[in-house]
Formats: sequence, structure tokens, C-alpha cells
Amino acid sequence: MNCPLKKRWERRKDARPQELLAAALDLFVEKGFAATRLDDVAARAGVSKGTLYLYFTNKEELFKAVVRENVVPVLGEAEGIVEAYEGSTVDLFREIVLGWWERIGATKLSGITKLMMAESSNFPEVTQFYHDEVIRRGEAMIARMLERGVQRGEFRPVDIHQATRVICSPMIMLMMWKHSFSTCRQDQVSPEDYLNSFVDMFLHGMIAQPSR
Amino acid sequence: MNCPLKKRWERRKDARPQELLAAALDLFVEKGFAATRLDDVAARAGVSKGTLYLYFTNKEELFKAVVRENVVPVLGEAEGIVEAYEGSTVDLFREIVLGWWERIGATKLSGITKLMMAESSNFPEVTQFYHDEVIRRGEAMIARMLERGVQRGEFRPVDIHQATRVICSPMIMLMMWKHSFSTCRQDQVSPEDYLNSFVDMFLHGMIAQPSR
Amino acid sequence: MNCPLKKRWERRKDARPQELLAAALDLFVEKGFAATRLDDVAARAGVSKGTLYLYFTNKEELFKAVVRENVVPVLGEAEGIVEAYEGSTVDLFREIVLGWWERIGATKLSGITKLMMAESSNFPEVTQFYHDEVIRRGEAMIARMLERGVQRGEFRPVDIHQATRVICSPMIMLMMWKHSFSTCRQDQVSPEDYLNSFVDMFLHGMIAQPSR
Amino acid sequence: MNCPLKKRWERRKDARPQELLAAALDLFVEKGFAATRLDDVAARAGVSKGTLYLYFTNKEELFKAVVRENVVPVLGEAEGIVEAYEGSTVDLFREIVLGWWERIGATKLSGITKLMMAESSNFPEVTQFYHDEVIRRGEAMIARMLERGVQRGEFRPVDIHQATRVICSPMIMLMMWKHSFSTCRQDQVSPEDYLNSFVDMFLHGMIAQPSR
DNA sequence: GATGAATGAGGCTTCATTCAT
DNA sequence: CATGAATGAAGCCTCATTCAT
Repeated sequence: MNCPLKKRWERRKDARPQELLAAALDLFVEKGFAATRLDDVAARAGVSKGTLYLYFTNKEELFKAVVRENVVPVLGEAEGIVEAYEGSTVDLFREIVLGWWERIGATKLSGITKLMMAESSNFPEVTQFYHDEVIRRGEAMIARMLERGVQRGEFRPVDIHQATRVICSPMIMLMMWKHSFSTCRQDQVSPEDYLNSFVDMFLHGMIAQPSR
Repeated sequence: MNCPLKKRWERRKDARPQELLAAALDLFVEKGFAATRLDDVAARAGVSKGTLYLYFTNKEELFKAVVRENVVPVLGEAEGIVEAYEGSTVDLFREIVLGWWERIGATKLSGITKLMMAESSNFPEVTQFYHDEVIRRGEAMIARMLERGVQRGEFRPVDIHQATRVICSPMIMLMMWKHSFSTCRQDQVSPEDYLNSFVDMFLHGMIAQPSR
Repeated sequence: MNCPLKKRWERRKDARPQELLAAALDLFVEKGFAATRLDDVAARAGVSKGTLYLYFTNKEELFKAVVRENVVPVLGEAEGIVEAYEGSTVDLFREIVLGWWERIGATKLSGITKLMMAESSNFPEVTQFYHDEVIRRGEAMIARMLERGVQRGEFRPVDIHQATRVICSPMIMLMMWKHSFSTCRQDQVSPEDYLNSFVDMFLHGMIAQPSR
Repeated sequence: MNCPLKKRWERRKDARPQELLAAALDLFVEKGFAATRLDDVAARAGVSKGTLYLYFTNKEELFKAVVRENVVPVLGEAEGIVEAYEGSTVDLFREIVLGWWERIGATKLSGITKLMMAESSNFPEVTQFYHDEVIRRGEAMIARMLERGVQRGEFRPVDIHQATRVICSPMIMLMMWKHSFSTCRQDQVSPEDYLNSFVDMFLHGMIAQPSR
């Protein structure tokens, strides 16, 4: 407290892993898992190559730490929202989709999703981890939301399992496009327009018709 | 004709690239672009590594040839169907989706789509080629189909551009799941169920409500 | 035969692995297993680093090939001699010890023995291989020789198993000294004198006393 | 004395090197010189890596200290015994061999001998030190014992120099086996049986035949 | 005295591409 | 046409040693 020098030092020590994770996130998103060189991660974080290995056992653990630190918490929040929501499920759906867009889709974190879709088959251990920590939980959360809508009579009764996947698809695809062919397209997709179309179509397809 | 030996040779000369392309397709689908080793391609085709370079300038050209040979023709057929179709657009939609599933989605060609989504950012030239030859044409075809439905009063008026993308998403995702996390999931997605859910939801969301 | 150019080429191709093995043998003997850099092996053989991997999967396989090519055949010969010998076992003993000295002890192959004694605990797979292919066979051969002497009444009855090891010890040690502290000693051990002392002591210790 | 705190500190200061040396001994024996990581030594001693460098200039000096602290004193005792012995040289021989076995061969110190035989050529300075401090003195002691036996008419006259080495061989080998191929062998050598065989053979080979 | 974060050279291994035959 | 030996640039990871605190 009264020792600013030491404090600076400690702050640095504690901050170091965060700096490394930030650099790693940037590069994983930019290049993908295999094509990211640890040299570059270190260079971007302003440290030497060896320093990385003080904090992370190897490339795969570094990646897992990036996911744990950045993606998993957002998922936790979303789970909390679904659990505690009090309004209509239509509103909840909008809330989740837009919240996801703000916290993941529109940020560089979308690159993690893309990366996992892209390279999972080449890195089984990382894949298993991501599947357990992210995909399974994410799908469960969406499924719970759909069930809520059906139970409350707001949504048509549908195959929850399949509907979950159908719903996730456009969201995942939006992230993938951002990191795939965006350089080729002048007619940049407006994510907002795309999301509106998606929500619109989905609700048209799901909402229980009052009479009929 | 009267020279069987020479003829066999000539046939071989023509056949050779096909064997190479078949081997390359298998391996690109299995491993992805970067992780496919030309050694393995040559070995699977039963030729030496150098032989590959007699027919293809480099790895990227080999991949482009695979796409040209396998994916592009299917796209041409679909374009023809849309152009010439005479029934309802709802039926046309089902025709296109199922035809796509039979010719691409259910075959190893789905791996090419997955691969491009995955690795495009690391190989700009390949990406540009694929975008021009496949994506642009594919989206145009879908868009034309939607326009047809709207013009004939079968579909609600929607933003064609966005709707095209929303519609493509579940189909692309179905291909990606096949090649991404399939090893992690016991609850193998039934593609047929998934497609039915998708068509059902889409048509519910698109079909113009008669009265209301 | 009438194509010297091609012949030269083929000779080179066939000779290459031998050149690599020769270079590897030199360096393994000089530096040990862990301290031998594959760069140096390649350089000494006059090829690039990558070339090594055309012929040997990795460092351990390279080493195993060195052993198979150089040590194992000598062992085979010795086994043949023991099997077919017709003279006295005392003479056979001298024959084996001196033959071993000429073919292994006095050559750089002695370095392989030293290396294995030295580094075995750090490279379990190589160790297992060497134990199975060299040590087990070598001890079996010595044991057979001792049994022969005992059965023919030339040697005192002794614990064959232990005696085998006691006998091998001075021979192994002679090889180890050559590669251990030789740089420290001006009073170079004369291997011949040492071997004479050894044979002399051993026979004094083993020969069955006629009367007594 | 009246300052227990300070005293504890001072004791610690003296004790610290002992703890470090103990940890270093364990690891050098277990892994060898090159393969022992100073990280591990520090961890086993419960200190930080940097602390090692407060007490020892570098890895080589650490090793030399381990030898000085553990091996050299035992040698000194043996020298004393040989100098002062009053019984028969045959008994002295047994005394020395068994004493060596109890104090060195059967303990982890045997690993130091093995390590030096194994890695000496890669670390010239350490080697020179070990040769001067251990090998030269050890051989001199054995030689003196043999001379004593010959002078007193108990042993046949032999080349003392060579006999010394022949005698040392089985003892050194026994240590090396313990640390080399022990994992490969189910038929664990019984050191006691081996030593009995060795003493038996040696004395048969050395003892002056009374008449004849 | 003690710490432990940081370094950076060095080793093994991979693979697209070339070229002499 | 076809071969396949050879290359060499990279990439991941290790570890003895230093030094600011």
C-alpha cells in the first residue's frame, strides 16, 4: 500500500497471464489454432517465447485458458438470465439473441467459435474440452428457453432438440461469416439486419397461432 | 486402336488426374487443407509425390481443381432446376434442399464446405476462388428461388438478401457438424429429422398467411 | 552395367543409409545419445537435416538401426563360434574374449556399450530394445560357454548366472574406460595387458584343480 | 545462544546447503547429470531456483559439492582401514569389498559412480575433478592392498596395476547395473550372490598356491 | 539472504517444393 | 512422363542462468 514500487511489480506479476491470454485470443482469432505461432503470441504480449511456458503447459492449455477466461463466463451469465427471467419467452428470446450478439457475436470472441468449428477434428483433446464446457452448456440453455416457451403456450410444440440446433445455426453462421469470407464481400452483411430477419423468421415459425 | 499398349497409356494419362483428385478430395475432407500432406495424397493415389506437380502447380491449385471437378457441377444442376421449375415454390424449396442433401450434404463433398469455412482466412487466393465459383452462385440461386416464391404470392415479402443467408445457415451448419464435433456426440443428429425441422420452421415462417 | 551414370546414382541411393549410419555411429560414440544432435549427424554425412527423416523415423530409430547394423551381427558370429567349437573350453574362452576385443572392444563400437550403460535409464524404449537384442543374447552366449566348460570337467562347478556377470564385467569396464576417463589418464591402460591379466585371473579362478 | 531467533537462522544458513546437496544427490542419481533440471533440485529442496545460485556457482559446482560431501569421506575411511589393518590380506580384501558395498554400492551413492562413467566425456571439468578426487585415490588404495598381499606372500605376484583394474571392474559394474538395465530384468541380480561369486573367483585366482 | 519471473539459444521434427535421373 | 531423394525454413518446447525486487 505504502510501497508503490512493490505494488507495481505485483500488479505486473498478476497481470501477466491476462496479457498473455489477451494476445493469444487475438492471434487465435486472427489465424486459427494451428496457424498461430507461439512466438507471435509472446511477441504481441511483449515477452519472450519461454515466458509463455511459465504460465501454460503447452499450446492446447493456452487455448483452453483463453476459452475458460473469455467464453465460459458469458455462458454463465446467459444461463442466469434464462433461469431468472420473468417476462414473455418471446422477449427472452430477443434478450438472449441480442445479448449473445453484444457479448460474443460482435466481439472477437466470435472467432473462437469459428475456430472450433474449423479445426476441431485435428485437435481431439481441445475439442472434447470445448464440447463439454461450451457447446453442451450452450445448447442446454437454448433448449431450456424453448421448453419454457412451449410450456407457457407461447410456442408451438416442436422437437426441442432439433429446434435448438436449427436456432443455433444462423447465429453460429453469422460468426463464421465474419471470419471466413468477409474479405471477399463488399456487400458486408449487416449483422443487425441479419439478426432481425432471423428473429422475425423464427418467431413467425414458432409462435403458436391463437386461433386456427 | 490397333495399338492397345499405347491406348492404355493414353487412357492412363487422362485418368491420372482423376485418381489424384479423388485422393486429394478424400484427404482434404478428412484432414482439412493445411493438415493434408501431399505425401499422403500421392500415396493414396499410388503415385510419387513429384507426379502431383506434373498436373498441379501447387497445393492450392490442386484444391481448386478438386472444387471445380466436384462441387461446381452440382451447383450447375441446381441452377438448372430452379430456372426450369414449374411447380409451386414450396415444392421447389423441398426439391432443392433434399437434392442438395443427397448430392452434397450427405456425401464427402460436405467436407469441402466445412473446410472452406474453416480455413479460408489463411489462404486468401483459394478463398477468393471459392467465393466466386461457389458461394456467389449458390446464394444467387437461393435468392432467385425466394424471389420466385414472393413474386408468385407464395411467400411473404421479405428481405431476400438476408433471408437467403438465414436459409443457408442451417444447411451449412449441418455439414459442419458432420465434420466438427461428431466424435464428441453420442446423440448423433439425425440429418433427416434436422432437415424436416428446418423445412417445417422455414415454411411456417415464410408462407404467406392467406387471410389474417 | 552399360549405364555408369545410372549406376552411380543407384549406388548413391543404396549407400545413403549406410553413410548416415556411419555418421550416426561416430557421433553417438563421441557424444552419447542425448548429446548427439541430428544436425551434426546430417552434417557429417553431408546431407541436410531433413534427409535423415527419409530413412529413420526419429532419433531412437536411428540409434536402433546403428545397433542392428553394427553390433548385432558380431554377436551372431560369436554365437556361431560357441556352437561349433571343437577345442578345449579354455581355448574357446580366449577365442571369444580376443574376438570380442578385435571386433567390438577395440573399435568404436565399444562406445555403443558405454552409451547404453550410461543413458539407458533416460530412454526406456531404446533400453528395452538393446536389452533384448544384445544383452540377453550376449549373456546367453557366455553362459553357454561356461556350461560347456563345466560339463566337460574343465571348469569348476560354479553359479553360471553369477559367473557370467562377473566375467562380463571386466570386458564391459574396459570399453567404458576407453570412453570415460581416458582423457584424464596419461598412464593409458594397455588393453592387451589388461585382458591378459583378466584371462589369467579368470582361468586361475575357474580351472578345476586336478588333484588337491 | 541468548538469541534463539538468530541462532535458528544461522543454523538454517549452514543447513541450507545440506538440504540442497541432498536434493541434488537424489536427482543426479535418478536422472543423471545432464538430465537433472535445477528446477527439480530446487523444488525438492523446497527453495526457489535462484537460491541454488547463492550457494553454488553453477550446475557443475553443485555436482562437485555433492561428490565432495558424500563420496570423498567414504574413500578416506577406506584408506585409513587399509593403512591400519593388522589381519590377513584376504580378510582385508573382504572387509574392503563389503565395506564398500555397505557404504557406497548398496546406497544411492552408487548412482554417482554410474553417472560419472556415463557422462564424463561431455563434462570435462567435472570429469577431471572426479578423476583426481575419487578415481586416482580409490585405485591407489586398492593397489596398496594388493601390494600388501603380495609382499606378505599371501597373493601370487601379479601386475598390480592391471589387477587393480580387473578387481574394480566387477564392483563398478554392480553399481552400473543397478542404475542401467534393472528395469528390464526380472531376474534381479542378487548383489550378495554376485559379490560372493566375485570374491570367490578373485581369491581362487589370486591366492598363492602353497605347494604345487 | 531469498525469490521467481524472465530470458533466448538450441534441439527435434514436419512438409511443400524442386530437380537430377 | 514419372520418380523419389533432397532440401531448408519453420514450429513447438526445454532449461541453465540472470536479475530486479
